[in-house]
Amino acid sequence: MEETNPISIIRQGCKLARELEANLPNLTDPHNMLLTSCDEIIKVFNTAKERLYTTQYRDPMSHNPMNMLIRQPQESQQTQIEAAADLQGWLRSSYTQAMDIFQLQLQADQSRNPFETQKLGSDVHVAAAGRDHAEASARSRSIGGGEFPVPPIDVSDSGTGNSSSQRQRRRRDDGERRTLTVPVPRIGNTEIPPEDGFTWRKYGQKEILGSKYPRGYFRCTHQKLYQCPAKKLVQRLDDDPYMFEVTYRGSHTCHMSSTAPSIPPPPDQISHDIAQFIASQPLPSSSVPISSWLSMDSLGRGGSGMAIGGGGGGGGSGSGSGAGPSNTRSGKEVEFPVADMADVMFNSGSSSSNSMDFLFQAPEDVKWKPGDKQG
DNA sequence: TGCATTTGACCCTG
DNA sequence: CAGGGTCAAATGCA
Repeated sequence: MEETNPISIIRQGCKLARELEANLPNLTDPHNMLLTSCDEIIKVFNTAKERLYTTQYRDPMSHNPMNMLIRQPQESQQTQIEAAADLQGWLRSSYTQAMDIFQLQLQADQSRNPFETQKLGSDVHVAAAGRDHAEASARSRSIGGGEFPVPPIDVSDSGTGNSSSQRQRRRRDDGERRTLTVPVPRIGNTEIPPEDGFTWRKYGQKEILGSKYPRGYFRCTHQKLYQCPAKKLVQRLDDDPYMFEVTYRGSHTCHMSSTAPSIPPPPDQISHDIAQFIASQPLPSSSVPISSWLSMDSLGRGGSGMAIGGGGGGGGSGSGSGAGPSNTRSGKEVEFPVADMADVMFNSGSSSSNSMDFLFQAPEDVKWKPGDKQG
């Protein structure tokens, strides 16, 4: 009765995710439904994760489920592709769901007292300002779980905009922070914090008491230009180095500013790159079976070459960021499409590109609405 | 040259 | 006062 094959479990999770996705438009009670469904999905994938840890798959490379899929010699290539497609489908669903939940939160937050903290479930937590994050981080571990950056009311933050004779360092209480935990690539450059479609500039790093890993401080790249107050804190979890806890503070106003470019910087930057890529490639639309994607040679090249965030000298300055051609796979014969896919998905190794976004972002799916206030 | 990261010091808050 | 958050000079890269 109990399924022990991780792949089968993952498939089951994918199935659940797809069901949820299919039901999304019909939800009468979105929050409860989403909570329940997400919990289920999370459970299934946690089970799969445990299986992966406790079976022969447990080798460094197998931390990456895609690698696990690839490295099963007994599985036919077709089976691998199917499994990868399932996984990819689920991940895409997760991303979509996350965005949907985020939207629901936005709506709820706006219709209620905007200051009211909202909880979405056991995996979700709001770390009130000043609250101990370590505690929160220990609780939240799932891909789908966690919170999403909801624009607080304070758009006036920035602390740097005010004129003053003295250095102003208002550690202003944002009222709330939105924290979520996200997985990091288990191969490649795991030092790079997960991308979220926005462009961030690191402005600090600090050792945090009681934490093994330092906390990185990022602010929106457009802070100066558009006084965008968005910030995020990225910290690796003590008990799971493959998970990052990302705390968002402030909301992105860079795409709302009247002086801001008509094209919203973050997501559209991605979209722009995607659009360009799509325009130059016979990239299938979202209606094309994902398994077909997997066999597409072009995938790898588009994914790894895109520079979204960090950009410039950044990228860890020598961290071997893959934003350049160095990471492209030009000339490489794609012998194993799944491997290629995995490589793109988990081994972007770039501080400035979001391969996952690229892979999963179907324009109609991504509903990232940072700082959406106009409703 | 411009932009990003690094890093030590400073400042704020509990 | 301790610890977290931010600043800004130094440095590196394209």
